[in-house]
Amino acid sequence: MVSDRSLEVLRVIVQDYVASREPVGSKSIVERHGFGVSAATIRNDMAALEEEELITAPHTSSGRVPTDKGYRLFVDRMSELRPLSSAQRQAVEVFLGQSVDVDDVLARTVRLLAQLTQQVAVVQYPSVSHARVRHVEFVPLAPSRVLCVLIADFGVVEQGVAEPEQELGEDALAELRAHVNARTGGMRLSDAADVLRELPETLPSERWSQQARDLAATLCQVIVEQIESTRHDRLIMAGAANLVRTENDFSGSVTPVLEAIEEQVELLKLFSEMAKEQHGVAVRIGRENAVSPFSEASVVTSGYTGSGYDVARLGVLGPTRMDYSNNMAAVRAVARYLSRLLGE
Amino acid sequence: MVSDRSLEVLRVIVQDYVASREPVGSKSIVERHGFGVSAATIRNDMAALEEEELITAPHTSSGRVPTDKGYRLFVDRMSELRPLSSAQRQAVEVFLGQSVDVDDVLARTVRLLAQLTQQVAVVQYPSVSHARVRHVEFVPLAPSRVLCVLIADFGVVEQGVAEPEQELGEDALAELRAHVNARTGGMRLSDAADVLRELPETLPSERWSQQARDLAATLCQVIVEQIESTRHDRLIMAGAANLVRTENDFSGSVTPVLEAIEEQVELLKLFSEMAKEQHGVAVRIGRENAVSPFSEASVVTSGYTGSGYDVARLGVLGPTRMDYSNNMAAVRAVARYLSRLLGE
DNA sequence: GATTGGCACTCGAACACAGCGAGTGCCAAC
DNA sequence: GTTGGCACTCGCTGTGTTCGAGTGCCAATC
Repeated sequence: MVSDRSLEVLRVIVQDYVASREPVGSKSIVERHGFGVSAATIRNDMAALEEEELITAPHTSSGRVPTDKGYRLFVDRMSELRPLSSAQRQAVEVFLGQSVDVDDVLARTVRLLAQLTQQVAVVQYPSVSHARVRHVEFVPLAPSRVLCVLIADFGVVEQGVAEPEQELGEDALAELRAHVNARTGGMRLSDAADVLRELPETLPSERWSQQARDLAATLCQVIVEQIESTRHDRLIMAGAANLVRTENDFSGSVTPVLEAIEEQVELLKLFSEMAKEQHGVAVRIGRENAVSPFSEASVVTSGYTGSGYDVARLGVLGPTRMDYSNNMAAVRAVARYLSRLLGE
Repeated sequence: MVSDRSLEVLRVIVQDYVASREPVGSKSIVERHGFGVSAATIRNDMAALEEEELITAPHTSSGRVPTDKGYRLFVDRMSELRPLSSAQRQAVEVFLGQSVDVDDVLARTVRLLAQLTQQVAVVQYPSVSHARVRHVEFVPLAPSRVLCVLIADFGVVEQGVAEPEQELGEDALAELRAHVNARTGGMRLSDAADVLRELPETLPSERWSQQARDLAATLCQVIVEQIESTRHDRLIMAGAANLVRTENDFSGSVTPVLEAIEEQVELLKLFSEMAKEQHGVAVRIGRENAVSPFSEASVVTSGYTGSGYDVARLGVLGPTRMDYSNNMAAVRAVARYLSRLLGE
């Protein structure tokens, strides 16, 4: 049975503990936040909260600390995210304002997020599954050396060199280029790959001997390989120093946590799980992360979009004792800003 | 006056201290490495070494620890780098073997280096100052929208969209493309930018009205901007966890060190200083790094090349108490392997 | 002159112990 | 349901003590 005031008590316990890193006792609660009641009453409430496993005492006789469950309730009860301060908004503008290519935007984004939250920030590269073909270009570099360039949405550019056994004439190359662009332009990359595999067969047989088709197939193959090799899922990280700074909030060392982040695999899994549950801001707290190195950490992520599609996630990771309110707001704001940049 | 044996003593002090992290005393030296002399003799040698400031005693009565100067002498006396073990060589092959684009190669490289050395690894992006123009392409996307693609050595690809006020015909575009490529192909990027700025004026006036030239200038300008905006100097890092693991080797926290690495600026300066002094493997030990957060760390770097030119550096950073021999060997090996990959 | 064994000395690490104080749980009274 | 009182718990901090690895110095030896 948790009364309304008890929930208020939980809230101040979370807030004070996040701020001070010290277990908070009944007395300090009545001192700092003038509830209209005495310390003994607060103690009763705390007993109820402890009964519900929302808080716990690290040592028999010491202040209380929120449990994972307590943080969860706290987060769920945050009805709305406080918007960023104007200084923070300005930082976003300045940081992401002048940007050139996607790599650059993402690099800035992740650093910005780390700075705003004082946590480790992680940005997942946009998935290419929704990216669309904008243009395919074949450029003869030398006889029997053709540069194949694939240009897609979100500034994704891939290139490779084909070395067909024989030279394909300038005219034939132009025709192939036109043909390829006509048939794949605007397609999603994965579909385009399928089309490209079959494409040489669809070239008009009047002008295309079997041999010429084979050469065309060589070129198309290079593009297909580029599509397939497009970095599947990759993360970039920033703010590792922030994690080290919060070292004391982890029972062991932060080393395994950092390693797991750099390893990327588990984190990518986590991101995709979170994407399934919630496409806005989602939070995982402590034990809710089954995987061992993260079970002592909290993760706040949000999906972001490019050209209207959900393309990937970004977020921050830190000790369960983190400023959820601020971090959720920052993650949401940065995700939205990034989405807007990528939408252009 | 340091005798030959004293230098041997220095060597084992370095080795044992690196291995065990504990100050090494005269007794343990004679136990582990059977010099033909007694502990007292070793003590005399140690006194001489201390006189020369090659070693120091953390506390009045405790074993000795190498000073920065001691490590320096040790490193300088390493006549040759022991080659990598076959297992390590194999790791290099496997890691860097199948690679697609430059970003991918560099990402793998930095992780490999971190793994081989158990330190933080850093790779500087290839400088474009030596990169050469391989091809420039103008692709009409729509009336009054032209995609400008610059393809350079080392797989550097930049692209941008120009939106001239009027449409430039397909033929004119082809002539411009041919003209640009003829005049800039093979040039270094910086020179090419200069040429491109003047280029519109060199178009034959028979076929190019002033207006058409202005349009051409718009396109060239996009390419110039790309050249100028090419990510100047950027680093990627891996193995932050390794730095945290060696936390105790730093007097304070490693936080400022990590921050400085992520900040990149100071590290880039350091890299360029080191490049001036030595283009192979270079080592900076502790105080030799004037900049504060690195003055407690050692940095081992090597230049690497692409198409025969020195393009950038890579290396590792760790506590002065590091395995210089192994790290120097690893850095050299990885730099060579990367150079070979980029040379293709 | 270099080397050696002996010896007194230093000083940090580890451990035990006491006192403090913040905080609790419980209970009787309001 | 709330409150003041009270005994109790237990981690933290500071103090002393012991232990031992390691040193510096010196006289004796090769």
